[in-house]
Amino acid sequence: MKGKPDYNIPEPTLRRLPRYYNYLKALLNRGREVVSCTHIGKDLELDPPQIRKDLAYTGIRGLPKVGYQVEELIKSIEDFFGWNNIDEAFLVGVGNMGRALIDYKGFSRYGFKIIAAFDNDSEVIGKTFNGIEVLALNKLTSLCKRMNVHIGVIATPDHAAQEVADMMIAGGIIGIWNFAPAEIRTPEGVIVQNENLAAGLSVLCKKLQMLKQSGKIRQEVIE
Amino acid sequence: MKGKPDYNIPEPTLRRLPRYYNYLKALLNRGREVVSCTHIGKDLELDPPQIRKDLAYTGIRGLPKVGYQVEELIKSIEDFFGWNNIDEAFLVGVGNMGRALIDYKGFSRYGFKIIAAFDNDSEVIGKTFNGIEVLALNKLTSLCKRMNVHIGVIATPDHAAQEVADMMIAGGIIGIWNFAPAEIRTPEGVIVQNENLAAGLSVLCKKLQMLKQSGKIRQEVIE
DNA sequence: TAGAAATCGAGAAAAATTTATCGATAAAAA
DNA sequence: TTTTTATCGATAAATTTTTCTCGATTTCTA
Repeated sequence: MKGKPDYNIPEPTLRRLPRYYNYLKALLNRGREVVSCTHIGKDLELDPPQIRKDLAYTGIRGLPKVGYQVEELIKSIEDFFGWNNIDEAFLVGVGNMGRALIDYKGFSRYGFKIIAAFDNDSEVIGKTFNGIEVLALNKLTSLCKRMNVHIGVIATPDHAAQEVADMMIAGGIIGIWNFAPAEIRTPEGVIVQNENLAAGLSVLCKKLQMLKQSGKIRQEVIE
Repeated sequence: MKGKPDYNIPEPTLRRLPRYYNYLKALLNRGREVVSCTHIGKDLELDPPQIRKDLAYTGIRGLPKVGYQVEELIKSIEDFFGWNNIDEAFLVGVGNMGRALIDYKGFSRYGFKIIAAFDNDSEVIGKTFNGIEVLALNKLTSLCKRMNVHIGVIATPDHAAQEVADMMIAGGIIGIWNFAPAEIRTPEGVIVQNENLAAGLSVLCKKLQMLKQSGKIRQEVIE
Protein backbone atom coordinates (compact mmCIF):
# COMPACT_ATOMS: atom_id res chain seq x y z
CA MET A 1 0.00 0.00 0.00
CA LYS A 2 2.66 2.47 1.03
CA GLY A 3 5.14 3.17 -1.71
CA LYS A 4 8.07 3.06 0.60
CA PRO A 5 11.50 2.11 -0.59
CA ASP A 6 12.54 -1.18 0.96
CA TYR A 7 15.04 -0.53 3.67
CA ASN A 8 16.22 -3.78 5.09
CA ILE A 9 17.22 -2.44 8.47
CA PRO A 10 14.37 -2.73 10.98
CA GLU A 11 13.19 0.65 12.19
CA PRO A 12 13.22 -0.47 15.83
CA THR A 13 16.91 -1.19 15.38
CA LEU A 14 17.45 2.25 13.91
CA ARG A 15 15.77 3.75 16.94
CA ARG A 16 17.73 1.71 19.45
CA LEU A 17 21.14 2.43 17.97
CA PRO A 18 21.30 6.07 19.14
CA ARG A 19 20.41 4.83 22.58
CA TYR A 20 23.35 2.44 22.60
CA TYR A 21 25.44 5.31 21.33
CA ASN A 22 24.56 7.63 24.21
CA TYR A 23 25.13 4.83 26.64
CA LEU A 24 28.50 3.91 25.13
CA LYS A 25 29.65 7.53 25.18
CA ALA A 26 28.88 7.63 28.88
CA LEU A 27 30.76 4.35 29.39
CA LEU A 28 33.77 5.71 27.55
CA ASN A 29 33.74 8.81 29.74
CA ARG A 30 33.91 6.57 32.76
CA GLY A 31 37.01 4.96 31.26
CA ARG A 32 35.61 1.66 30.17
CA GLU A 33 37.40 0.03 27.23
CA VAL A 34 35.44 -3.12 26.46
CA VAL A 35 31.83 -4.10 26.95
CA SER A 36 29.73 -7.17 26.26
CA CYS A 37 26.12 -7.41 25.17
CA THR A 38 25.33 -9.05 28.48
CA HIS A 39 26.59 -5.97 30.24
CA ILE A 40 24.78 -3.51 27.99
CA GLY A 41 21.66 -5.59 28.34
CA LYS A 42 21.72 -5.29 32.10
CA ASP A 43 22.00 -1.52 32.01
CA LEU A 44 19.52 -0.91 29.20
CA GLU A 45 17.10 -3.69 30.11
CA LEU A 46 17.30 -5.30 26.71
CA ASP A 47 18.08 -8.86 25.69
CA PRO A 48 21.71 -9.49 24.74
CA PRO A 49 20.92 -11.31 21.47
CA GLN A 50 18.90 -8.36 20.30
CA ILE A 51 21.70 -5.95 21.08
CA ARG A 52 24.14 -8.22 19.27
CA LYS A 53 21.90 -8.27 16.24
CA ASP A 54 21.41 -4.49 16.30
CA LEU A 55 25.11 -3.83 16.57
CA ALA A 56 25.85 -6.31 13.80
CA TYR A 57 23.96 -4.04 11.38
CA THR A 58 26.67 -1.44 11.83
CA GLY A 59 29.26 -3.99 10.74
CA ILE A 60 31.09 -4.35 14.04
CA ARG A 61 32.51 -7.66 15.17
CA GLY A 62 32.97 -8.66 18.77
CA LEU A 63 35.29 -11.06 20.47
CA PRO A 64 33.92 -14.09 22.32
CA LYS A 65 34.38 -13.96 26.06
CA VAL A 66 35.32 -10.27 25.82
CA GLY A 67 32.75 -8.28 23.89
CA TYR A 68 33.38 -5.15 21.91
CA GLN A 69 35.92 -2.33 22.10
CA VAL A 70 33.83 0.60 23.30
CA GLU A 71 35.66 3.12 21.17
CA GLU A 72 35.44 0.97 18.05
CA LEU A 73 31.76 0.40 18.67
CA ILE A 74 31.07 4.11 18.97
CA LYS A 75 32.91 4.75 15.74
CA SER A 76 31.02 1.95 14.04
CA ILE A 77 27.67 3.51 14.93
CA GLU A 78 28.87 6.95 13.84
CA ASP A 79 29.98 5.61 10.48
CA PHE A 80 26.80 3.64 10.04
CA PHE A 81 24.67 6.78 10.38
CA GLY A 82 27.20 8.97 8.61
CA TRP A 83 27.42 11.30 11.58
CA ASN A 84 30.79 12.48 10.41
CA ASN A 85 29.45 14.25 7.34
CA ILE A 86 27.31 17.03 8.74
CA ASP A 87 23.79 17.37 7.31
CA GLU A 88 22.70 20.99 7.14
CA ALA A 89 19.08 21.82 7.77
CA PHE A 90 16.65 24.72 7.75
CA LEU A 91 14.14 25.15 10.52
CA VAL A 92 10.78 26.86 10.14
CA GLY A 93 8.81 28.19 13.09
CA VAL A 94 10.67 29.99 15.83
CA GLY A 95 8.20 29.40 18.63
CA ASN A 96 9.12 27.59 21.78
CA MET A 97 9.67 24.24 20.19
CA GLY A 98 11.63 25.80 17.36
CA ARG A 99 13.83 27.64 19.80
CA ALA A 100 14.36 24.55 21.89
CA LEU A 101 15.59 22.78 18.79
CA ILE A 102 17.80 25.68 17.76
CA ASP A 103 19.30 25.93 21.21
CA TYR A 104 19.87 22.26 21.65
CA LYS A 105 23.60 21.80 21.35
CA GLY A 106 23.43 18.05 21.19
CA PHE A 107 22.46 17.55 17.55
CA SER A 108 25.95 18.16 16.19
CA ARG A 109 26.82 14.81 17.69
CA TYR A 110 24.39 13.28 15.22
CA GLY A 111 25.77 15.00 12.15
CA PHE A 112 22.92 17.43 12.09
CA LYS A 113 23.09 21.20 12.08
CA ILE A 114 20.42 23.83 11.77
CA ILE A 115 22.02 26.61 9.73
CA ALA A 116 19.11 29.05 9.44
CA ALA A 117 15.63 29.56 10.79
CA PHE A 118 12.54 31.04 9.17
CA ASP A 119 9.37 32.62 10.46
CA ASN A 120 6.75 35.04 9.26
CA ASP A 121 6.46 36.94 12.53
CA SER A 122 8.25 40.28 12.17
CA GLU A 123 8.88 40.20 15.92
CA VAL A 124 11.48 37.47 15.51
CA ILE A 125 12.75 38.03 11.96
CA GLY A 126 16.26 39.42 12.11
CA LYS A 127 16.92 38.14 15.59
CA THR A 128 19.59 35.59 16.29
CA PHE A 129 19.30 32.56 18.58
CA ASN A 130 22.33 30.48 19.40
CA GLY A 131 24.11 32.06 16.46
CA ILE A 132 21.32 31.21 14.03
CA GLU A 133 19.60 34.05 12.25
CA VAL A 134 15.86 34.14 11.73
CA LEU A 135 14.92 35.00 8.15
CA ALA A 136 11.64 35.87 6.49
CA LEU A 137 9.62 32.84 5.48
CA ASN A 138 9.26 34.00 1.87
CA LYS A 139 12.98 33.46 1.37
CA LEU A 140 12.77 29.80 2.32
CA THR A 141 12.30 28.24 -1.11
CA SER A 142 14.94 30.27 -2.90
CA LEU A 143 17.49 29.76 -0.14
CA CYS A 144 16.93 26.02 -0.11
CA LYS A 145 17.83 25.97 -3.78
CA ARG A 146 20.70 28.37 -3.52
CA MET A 147 22.33 26.73 -0.52
CA ASN A 148 21.44 23.23 -1.59
CA VAL A 149 19.89 22.34 1.75
CA HIS A 150 17.84 19.16 1.68
CA ILE A 151 16.60 18.68 5.22
CA GLY A 152 13.84 20.79 6.74
CA VAL A 153 12.47 20.95 10.26
CA ILE A 154 8.87 22.04 10.75
CA ALA A 155 8.14 23.52 14.18
CA THR A 156 5.15 25.65 13.27
CA PRO A 157 1.56 25.46 14.51
CA ASP A 158 -0.34 22.68 12.78
CA HIS A 159 -2.28 24.90 10.39
CA ALA A 160 0.92 26.16 8.76
CA ALA A 161 2.64 22.82 8.39
CA GLN A 162 1.39 21.85 4.94
CA GLU A 163 2.18 25.21 3.40
CA VAL A 164 5.67 25.20 4.83
CA ALA A 165 6.24 21.65 3.64
CA ASP A 166 5.20 22.67 0.13
CA MET A 167 7.66 25.55 0.17
CA MET A 168 10.42 23.25 1.35
CA ILE A 169 9.70 20.68 -1.30
CA ALA A 170 9.62 23.37 -3.97
CA GLY A 171 13.09 24.28 -2.78
CA GLY A 172 14.33 20.74 -3.20
CA ILE A 173 14.11 19.44 0.32
CA ILE A 174 13.83 15.67 0.47
CA GLY A 175 13.74 15.00 4.21
CA ILE A 176 11.30 16.65 6.60
CA TRP A 177 11.42 16.36 10.38
CA ASN A 178 7.92 17.36 11.38
CA PHE A 179 7.10 18.54 14.90
CA ALA A 180 3.70 19.99 13.98
CA PRO A 181 0.78 17.80 15.04
CA ALA A 182 -0.53 17.66 11.50
CA GLU A 183 -0.39 15.27 8.59
CA ILE A 184 1.58 16.57 5.66
CA ARG A 185 1.22 15.32 2.13
CA THR A 186 4.35 14.98 0.10
CA PRO A 187 5.21 13.63 -3.34
CA GLU A 188 7.04 10.33 -3.84
CA GLY A 189 10.68 10.56 -2.89
CA VAL A 190 10.29 12.87 0.09
CA ILE A 191 10.79 11.31 3.50
CA VAL A 192 8.78 12.64 6.42
CA GLN A 193 9.66 11.81 9.99
CA ASN A 194 6.84 12.80 12.30
CA GLU A 195 7.86 13.62 15.83
CA ASN A 196 4.68 13.41 17.77
CA LEU A 197 5.16 14.21 21.44
CA ALA A 198 1.57 13.31 22.12
CA ALA A 199 2.31 9.72 21.12
CA GLY A 200 4.88 9.20 23.85
CA LEU A 201 2.77 11.05 26.37
CA SER A 202 -0.27 8.96 25.52
CA VAL A 203 1.66 5.73 25.88
CA LEU A 204 2.87 6.82 29.30
CA CYS A 205 -0.55 7.91 30.53
CA LYS A 206 -2.26 4.78 29.21
CA LYS A 207 0.27 2.54 30.88
CA LEU A 208 -0.21 4.39 34.16
CA GLN A 209 -3.96 4.09 33.81
CA MET A 210 -3.66 0.35 33.25
CA LEU A 211 -1.26 0.05 36.15
CA LYS A 212 -3.73 1.81 38.41
CA GLN A 213 -6.63 -0.34 37.24
CA SER A 214 -4.64 -3.49 37.87
CA GLY A 215 -4.21 -2.35 41.47
CA LYS A 216 -0.49 -3.04 41.37
CA ILE A 217 0.39 0.46 42.34
CA ARG A 218 3.58 1.29 44.16
CA GLN A 219 2.82 2.42 47.66
CA GLU A 220 6.14 2.20 49.47
CA VAL A 221 6.91 5.91 49.31
CA ILE A 222 9.54 6.87 51.85
CA GLU A 223 7.81 9.10 54.35
CA MET B 1 -12.60 -8.64 21.67
CA LYS B 2 -15.81 -6.87 22.50
CA GLY B 3 -16.74 -4.59 25.33
CA LYS B 4 -14.19 -5.55 27.96
CA PRO B 5 -11.03 -3.47 28.14
CA ASP B 6 -7.99 -5.28 26.84
CA TYR B 7 -4.79 -4.87 28.80
CA ASN B 8 -2.67 -6.13 25.95
CA ILE B 9 -2.84 -3.19 23.64
CA PRO B 10 0.05 -3.10 21.17
CA GLU B 11 2.26 -0.10 21.70
CA PRO B 12 2.23 0.78 17.99
CA THR B 13 -1.55 1.07 18.29
CA LEU B 14 -1.16 3.33 21.31
CA ARG B 15 1.15 5.54 19.30
CA ARG B 16 -1.12 5.69 16.26
CA LEU B 17 -4.28 6.56 18.15
CA PRO B 18 -3.24 10.16 18.97
CA ARG B 19 -2.48 10.58 15.30
CA TYR B 20 -5.97 9.50 14.35
CA TYR B 21 -7.23 11.85 17.02
CA ASN B 22 -5.48 14.90 15.59
CA TYR B 23 -6.64 13.97 12.15
CA LEU B 24 -10.23 13.48 13.27
CA LYS B 25 -10.25 16.79 15.11
CA ALA B 26 -9.18 18.48 11.88
CA LEU B 27 -11.90 16.61 9.98
CA LEU B 28 -14.52 17.70 12.47
CA ASN B 29 -13.38 21.30 12.10
CA ARG B 30 -13.98 21.03 8.39
CA GLY B 31 -17.50 19.90 9.11
CA ARG B 32 -17.24 16.23 8.32
CA GLU B 33 -19.69 14.00 10.18
CA VAL B 34 -18.81 10.45 9.17
CA VAL B 35 -15.64 8.81 7.98
CA SER B 36 -14.58 5.34 6.90
CA CYS B 37 -11.31 3.53 7.45
CA THR B 38 -10.78 3.60 3.71
CA HIS B 39 -10.91 7.36 3.80
CA ILE B 40 -8.64 7.71 6.82
CA GLY B 41 -6.25 5.26 5.24
CA LYS B 42 -5.92 7.39 2.14
CA ASP B 43 -5.07 10.49 4.12
CA LEU B 44 -2.75 8.88 6.64
CA GLU B 45 -1.19 6.32 4.29
CA LEU B 46 -2.16 3.41 6.47
CA ASP B 47 -4.02 0.23 5.64
CA PRO B 48 -7.75 0.30 6.44
CA PRO B 49 -7.80 -3.02 8.32
CA GLN B 50 -5.12 -1.77 10.62
CA ILE B 51 -7.00 1.41 11.36
CA ARG B 52 -10.14 -0.60 12.00
CA LYS B 53 -8.25 -2.81 14.44
CA ASP B 54 -6.70 0.17 16.21
CA LEU B 55 -10.01 1.93 16.57
CA ALA B 56 -11.69 -1.24 17.80
CA TYR B 57 -9.42 -1.13 20.86
CA THR B 58 -11.21 2.02 21.97
CA GLY B 59 -14.50 0.15 21.87
CA ILE B 60 -16.09 2.03 18.99
CA ARG B 61 -18.35 0.29 16.49
CA GLY B 62 -18.76 1.38 12.91
CA LEU B 63 -21.56 0.95 10.44
CA PRO B 64 -21.05 -1.04 7.22
CA LYS B 65 -21.11 1.05 4.08
CA VAL B 66 -20.88 4.23 6.17
CA GLY B 67 -18.01 4.14 8.63
CA TYR B 68 -17.85 5.92 11.94
CA GLN B 69 -19.40 9.08 13.35
CA VAL B 70 -16.46 11.45 13.62
CA GLU B 71 -17.63 13.00 16.86
CA GLU B 72 -18.31 9.63 18.46
CA LEU B 73 -14.92 8.38 17.37
CA ILE B 74 -13.14 11.37 18.89
CA LYS B 75 -14.98 10.83 22.13
CA SER B 76 -14.15 7.15 22.09
CA ILE B 77 -10.43 7.89 21.82
CA GLU B 78 -10.65 10.52 24.56
CA ASP B 79 -12.37 8.10 26.89
CA PHE B 80 -9.96 5.34 26.06
CA PHE B 81 -7.00 7.43 27.13
CA GLY B 82 -8.88 9.12 29.95
CA TRP B 83 -8.16 12.54 28.57
CA ASN B 84 -11.09 13.93 30.45
CA ASN B 85 -9.53 13.44 33.86
CA ILE B 86 -6.56 15.79 33.92
CA ASP B 87 -3.24 14.29 35.03
CA GLU B 88 -1.12 16.79 36.89
CA ALA B 89 2.62 16.69 36.47
CA PHE B 90 5.80 18.30 37.75
CA LEU B 91 8.57 19.28 35.38
CA VAL B 92 12.23 19.48 36.28
CA GLY B 93 14.75 21.42 34.22
CA VAL B 94 13.75 24.81 32.91
CA GLY B 95 16.16 24.98 29.99
CA ASN B 96 14.99 25.34 26.44
CA MET B 97 13.34 22.00 26.20
CA GLY B 98 11.70 22.46 29.57
CA ARG B 99 10.35 25.84 28.57
CA ALA B 100 9.11 24.51 25.26
CA LEU B 101 7.15 21.89 27.18
CA ILE B 102 5.86 24.42 29.69
CA ASP B 103 4.79 26.79 26.96
CA TYR B 104 3.17 24.19 24.79
CA LYS B 105 -0.54 24.76 25.10
CA GLY B 106 -1.51 21.59 23.35
CA PHE B 107 -1.06 19.09 26.18
CA SER B 108 -4.29 19.98 27.91
CA ARG B 109 -6.00 18.26 25.01
CA TYR B 110 -4.36 15.05 26.19
CA GLY B 111 -5.42 15.35 29.81
CA PHE B 112 -2.00 16.44 30.86
CA LYS B 113 -1.02 19.54 32.79
CA ILE B 114 2.30 20.72 34.15
CA ILE B 115 1.46 22.44 37.41
CA ALA B 116 4.93 23.41 38.64
CA ALA B 117 8.50 23.45 37.46
CA PHE B 118 11.74 22.91 39.35
CA ASP B 119 15.34 23.89 38.75
CA ASN B 120 18.47 24.47 40.78
CA ASP B 121 19.58 27.53 38.87
CA SER B 122 18.85 30.61 40.99
CA GLU B 123 18.53 32.62 37.79
CA VAL B 124 15.22 30.96 36.98
CA ILE B 125 13.90 30.04 40.43
CA GLY B 126 11.00 32.29 41.28
CA LYS B 127 10.27 33.19 37.69
CA THR B 128 7.03 32.28 36.03
CA PHE B 129 6.57 30.88 32.54
CA ASN B 130 3.15 30.50 31.02
CA GLY B 131 1.68 30.83 34.50
CA ILE B 132 3.87 28.11 35.94
CA GLU B 133 6.20 29.01 38.75
CA VAL B 134 9.74 27.70 38.94
CA LEU B 135 10.60 26.34 42.38
CA ALA B 136 13.84 25.23 43.99
CA LEU B 137 14.75 21.66 43.17
CA ASN B 138 15.15 20.69 46.83
CA LYS B 139 11.39 21.12 47.30
CA LEU B 140 10.58 18.56 44.66
CA THR B 141 10.27 15.44 46.80
CA SER B 142 8.22 17.00 49.56
CA LEU B 143 5.88 18.73 47.14
CA CYS B 144 5.29 15.55 45.20
CA LYS B 145 4.11 13.93 48.42
CA ARG B 146 2.12 16.91 49.63
CA MET B 147 0.34 17.55 46.35
CA ASN B 148 0.04 13.89 45.46
CA VAL B 149 1.50 14.37 42.02
CA HIS B 150 2.48 11.15 40.32
CA ILE B 151 3.83 12.12 36.91
CA GLY B 152 7.20 13.77 36.43
CA VAL B 153 8.85 15.23 33.37
CA ILE B 154 12.64 15.29 33.20
CA ALA B 155 14.07 17.96 30.92
CA THR B 156 17.47 18.35 32.53
CA PRO B 157 20.92 17.74 31.06
CA ASP B 158 21.77 14.05 30.99
CA HIS B 159 24.07 14.06 34.01
CA ALA B 160 21.28 15.24 36.30
CA ALA B 161 18.61 12.86 35.11
CA GLN B 162 19.22 9.97 37.49
CA GLU B 163 19.37 12.18 40.56
CA VAL B 164 16.15 13.93 39.60
CA ALA B 165 14.46 10.63 38.91
CA ASP B 166 15.46 9.40 42.37
CA MET B 167 13.97 12.50 43.97
CA MET B 168 10.76 12.06 42.03
CA ILE B 169 10.47 8.43 42.97
CA ALA B 170 11.12 9.27 46.62
CA GLY B 171 8.18 11.66 46.34
CA GLY B 172 5.91 8.93 45.03
CA ILE B 173 6.01 9.57 41.32
CA ILE B 174 5.17 6.48 39.27
CA GLY B 175 5.36 7.79 35.72
CA ILE B 176 8.38 9.57 34.28
CA TRP B 177 8.50 11.24 30.91
CA ASN B 178 12.21 11.50 30.24
CA PHE B 179 13.62 13.96 27.73
CA ALA B 180 17.20 13.67 28.95
CA PRO B 181 19.41 11.55 26.71
CA ALA B 182 20.32 9.29 29.58
CA GLU B 183 19.24 5.94 30.92
CA ILE B 184 17.51 6.11 34.25
CA ARG B 185 17.20 3.25 36.66
CA THR B 186 13.95 2.89 38.50
CA PRO B 187 12.43 0.36 40.85
CA GLU B 188 9.65 -2.01 39.83
CA GLY B 189 6.34 -0.27 39.41
CA VAL B 190 7.65 2.96 37.94
CA ILE B 191 6.99 3.55 34.27
CA VAL B 192 9.56 5.47 32.25
CA GLN B 193 8.78 6.82 28.82
CA ASN B 194 11.94 7.93 27.08
CA GLU B 195 11.50 10.67 24.52
CA ASN B 196 14.62 10.48 22.48
CA LEU B 197 14.70 13.09 19.75
CA ALA B 198 17.91 11.62 18.41
CA ALA B 199 16.04 8.41 17.55
CA GLY B 200 13.66 10.12 15.15
CA LEU B 201 16.42 12.24 13.71
CA SER B 202 18.61 9.21 13.14
CA VAL B 203 15.84 7.33 11.40
CA LEU B 204 15.28 10.27 9.09
CA CYS B 205 18.96 10.76 8.28
CA LYS B 206 19.55 7.05 7.71
CA LYS B 207 16.60 6.80 5.36
CA LEU B 208 17.86 9.79 3.42
CA GLN B 209 21.30 8.28 3.25
CA MET B 210 19.88 5.04 1.90
CA LEU B 211 17.71 6.94 -0.56
CA LYS B 212 20.75 8.77 -1.85
CA GLN B 213 22.74 5.57 -2.14
CA SER B 214 19.95 3.90 -4.06
CA GLY B 215 20.18 6.72 -6.60
CA LYS B 216 16.42 7.21 -6.49
CA ILE B 217 16.74 10.82 -5.56
CA ARG B 218 14.11 13.35 -6.44
CA GLN B 219 15.46 15.80 -9.00
CA GLU B 220 12.38 17.53 -10.34
CA VAL B 221 12.77 20.68 -8.32
CA ILE B 222 10.71 23.48 -9.76
CA GLU B 223 13.26 26.01 -11.00
C1' DT C 1 48.48 -27.33 29.00
C1' DA C 2 43.68 -28.87 29.99
C1' DG C 3 39.34 -27.63 31.37
C1' DA C 4 35.87 -24.17 32.62
C1' DA C 5 33.46 -19.95 31.78
C1' DA C 6 31.82 -16.17 29.08
C1' DT C 7 30.43 -14.41 24.92
C1' DC C 8 30.00 -14.21 20.08
C1' DG C 9 27.64 -15.29 15.45
C1' DA C 10 24.32 -17.58 12.91
C1' DG C 11 20.27 -19.48 12.33
C1' DA C 12 15.87 -21.49 14.25
C1' DA C 13 11.76 -20.70 16.93
C1' DA C 14 8.45 -17.83 18.96
C1' DA C 15 5.91 -13.75 19.48
C1' DA C 16 4.10 -9.60 17.94
C1' DT C 17 2.35 -6.89 14.41
C1' DT C 18 0.67 -5.97 9.94
C1' DT C 19 -1.82 -7.24 5.88
C1' DA C 20 -5.23 -9.93 3.46
C1' DT C 21 -9.57 -12.46 3.13
C1' DC C 22 -14.33 -13.21 3.55
C1' DG C 23 -19.09 -13.35 5.06
C1' DA C 24 -22.42 -9.99 6.87
C1' DT C 25 -24.82 -5.73 6.72
C1' DA C 26 -26.43 -1.16 5.63
C1' DA C 27 -27.26 2.24 2.08
C1' DA C 28 -27.90 3.45 -2.62
C1' DA C 29 -29.29 2.35 -7.26
C1' DA C 30 -31.94 -0.09 -10.54
C1' DT D 1 -38.20 -4.90 -4.18
C1' DT D 2 -33.98 -6.65 -5.78
C1' DT D 3 -29.33 -5.90 -6.92
C1' DT D 4 -25.12 -3.62 -6.36
C1' DT D 5 -21.63 -1.44 -3.73
C1' DA D 6 -18.99 0.04 0.14
C1' DT D 7 -17.63 -1.03 4.53
C1' DC D 8 -17.49 -3.41 8.83
C1' DG D 9 -15.95 -7.24 12.10
C1' DA D 10 -13.65 -11.34 12.67
C1' DT D 11 -10.27 -14.33 11.48
C1' DA D 12 -6.52 -16.19 8.84
C1' DA D 13 -2.10 -15.51 6.53
C1' DA D 14 2.09 -13.15 6.02
C1' DT D 15 5.60 -10.44 7.62
C1' DT D 16 8.50 -8.41 10.86
C1' DT D 17 10.70 -8.37 15.11
C1' DT D 18 12.19 -10.51 19.17
C1' DT D 19 13.85 -14.33 21.71
C1' DC D 20 16.06 -18.67 22.05
C1' DT D 21 19.54 -22.27 20.95
C1' DC D 22 23.85 -23.99 20.03
C1' DG D 23 28.42 -24.67 18.23
C1' DA D 24 32.70 -21.96 17.99
C1' DT D 25 36.09 -18.99 19.95
C1' DT D 26 38.72 -16.58 23.34
C1' DT D 27 40.33 -15.88 27.98
C1' DC D 28 40.93 -17.34 32.62
C1' DT D 29 42.22 -20.76 36.20
C1' DA D 30 44.24 -24.69 37.95
